[in-house]
Amino acid sequence: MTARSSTDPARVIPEATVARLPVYLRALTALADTGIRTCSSEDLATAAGVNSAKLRKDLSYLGSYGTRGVGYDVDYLRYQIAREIGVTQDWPVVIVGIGNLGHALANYSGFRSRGFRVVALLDADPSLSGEIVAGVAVRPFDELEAIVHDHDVAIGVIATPASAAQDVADRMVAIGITSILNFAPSVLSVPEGVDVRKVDLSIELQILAYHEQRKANGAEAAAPVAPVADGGAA
Amino acid sequence: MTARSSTDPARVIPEATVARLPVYLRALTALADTGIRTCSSEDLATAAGVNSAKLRKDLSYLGSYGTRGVGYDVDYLRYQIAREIGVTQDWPVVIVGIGNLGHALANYSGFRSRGFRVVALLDADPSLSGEIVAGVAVRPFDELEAIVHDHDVAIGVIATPASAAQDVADRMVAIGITSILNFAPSVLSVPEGVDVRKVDLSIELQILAYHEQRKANGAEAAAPVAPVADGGAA
DNA sequence: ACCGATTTGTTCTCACGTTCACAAACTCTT
DNA sequence: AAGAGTTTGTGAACGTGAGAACAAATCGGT
Ligand SMILES: NC(=O)c1ccc[n+]([C@@H]2O[C@H](COP(=O)([O-])OP(=O)(O)OC[C@H]3O[C@@H](n4cnc5c(N)ncnc54)[C@H](O)[C@@H]3O)[C@@H](O)[C@H]2O)c1
Ligand SMILES: NC(=O)c1ccc[n+]([C@@H]2O[C@H](COP(=O)([O-])OP(=O)(O)OC[C@H]3O[C@@H](n4cnc5c(N)ncnc54)[C@H](O)[C@@H]3O)[C@@H](O)[C@H]2O)c1
Repeated sequence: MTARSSTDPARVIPEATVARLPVYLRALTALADTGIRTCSSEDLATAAGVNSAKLRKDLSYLGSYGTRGVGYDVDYLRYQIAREIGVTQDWPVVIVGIGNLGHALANYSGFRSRGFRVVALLDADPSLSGEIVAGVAVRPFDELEAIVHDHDVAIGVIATPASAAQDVADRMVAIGITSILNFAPSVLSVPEGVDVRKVDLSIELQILAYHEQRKANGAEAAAPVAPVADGGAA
Repeated sequence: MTARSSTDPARVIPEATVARLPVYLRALTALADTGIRTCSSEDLATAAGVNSAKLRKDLSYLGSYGTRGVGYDVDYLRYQIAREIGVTQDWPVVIVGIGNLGHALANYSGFRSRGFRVVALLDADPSLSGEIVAGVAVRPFDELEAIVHDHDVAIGVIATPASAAQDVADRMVAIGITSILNFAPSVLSVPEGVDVRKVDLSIELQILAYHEQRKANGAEAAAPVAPVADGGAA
């Protein structure tokens, strides 16, 4: 057993594993909610929609938290994963751009219950200032710096149009935000040490469309031909 | 040059490449909008935020659409990628679950400009029926079958609570939908031949939190300890 | 206290994805 | 028309990830 201690800072968890840990956490929570106290890697893998060997390997990066012949204690493993991810306490988050999507995000209760707390909603449009969304007031974008410093915010969410996204990101980085979740369809450029993840609905749909077309072309030859569709920075 | 014809059905494009083609398409559209007619792999790679060798290899799976010593014709390449993805014509899409998120999605104009047309909004809540969102009326969930058949819909979007997601997916599959974009935080089980992609805000934030914690622990030892946060099927 | 059943943790192998590096192919200038 | 300069397309090396398989460890029954 190489099993590094979970407090060993040299231990490195593969990125693919990191991306699955939240899925396991959610699956464990679902199991716990149905009263299940113990589960095998097979059970958990099924609930999480992955292969059980992959699950066991993923968990082995965290340490040795199971019992051979028995399985995993649901609550214990849940706590270990939550600690590993860093959601045993809440992370303060700011959302910038309170339009269609920003409103939905602000109203999303799953935020709070999964380790995040929306401390501020910011928008450049003065006519939105003062509006209360889900108990939080919309404030002018200028106040970003004060808010970030007051609440020690490390994570920012961008829900502005693509044209404003880079500017907003630059401001966030200048102020000290080091993790950004970007919903705008634009490539952000940020300095070393700042993490950016993007959520892009159109890309997801286009990936589905590609496979859909392939399924269709299994029978028929090729798709009809027409003008190129891509609305740019819409 | 192995360069299979783009109509060769045996040609297979790696999944990782498929996921990047929409990014290239978007970058090309942005370049075209600024009046650029030709670009090198270096230019396009920068605009798309990837390595130029990776870009060239990705494009080589589609065929040989560049000119050595010159680069790529922006409009021509854009068309070829759009054709490959299958967005030279619009795909009809239905959205199920017109709550916070469903409203935002329905109002999202980027849908239409990137190859998708929302043909129906469906919700189980009768009090929503008849409401017009972005020019489309919300209809009862029962009408799914008729709509899917009338418009030959292959792609469905799920924006219901997690507790309803599997049921909705089952209904979609039964009716003939073969691609699903799922915004609910739940693992969907679907038969062979049906593609599911998920968009999960909480997972993205938790991945950011993991890295954020690691950055912080570079200086300090370990994070404080508190109750586990994960609100289940919220 | 032992034995068979069970399930984890890990090793090994293969597949996939990324990046480097360069020959081939093209343009432009003289 | 030839040579210098560019840039593509791709072979090869490398790294990461997935999954099969199994030894080690634990449990329950006798
Ligand atoms: N609505 C969706 O479902 C959806 C889906 C996928 C992606 N997106 C993307 O998310 C982003 C937001 O979409 P939306 O539909 O909410 O747009 P929206 O136009 O409704 O809202 C954008 C908001 O950002 C604010 N804003 C603009 N510039 C700003 C700046 N510099 N600083 C601060 N705030 C600024 C605007 O005042 C507005 O309130 C867009 O980039 C869009 O492409 C939206
Ligand atoms: N709001 C967000 O920003 C956000 C972000 C990430 C994920 N999500 C997820 O997206 C989903 C929707 O979120 P929301 O905030 O819009 O929730 P919501 O409660 O506002 O809306 C859900 C809608 O689904 C409808 N619905 C319920 N059961 C249905 C059924 N069986 N068939 C058809 N319609 C049904 C409800 O009537 C309601 O209108 C949730 O699973 C949520 O976890 C939301």
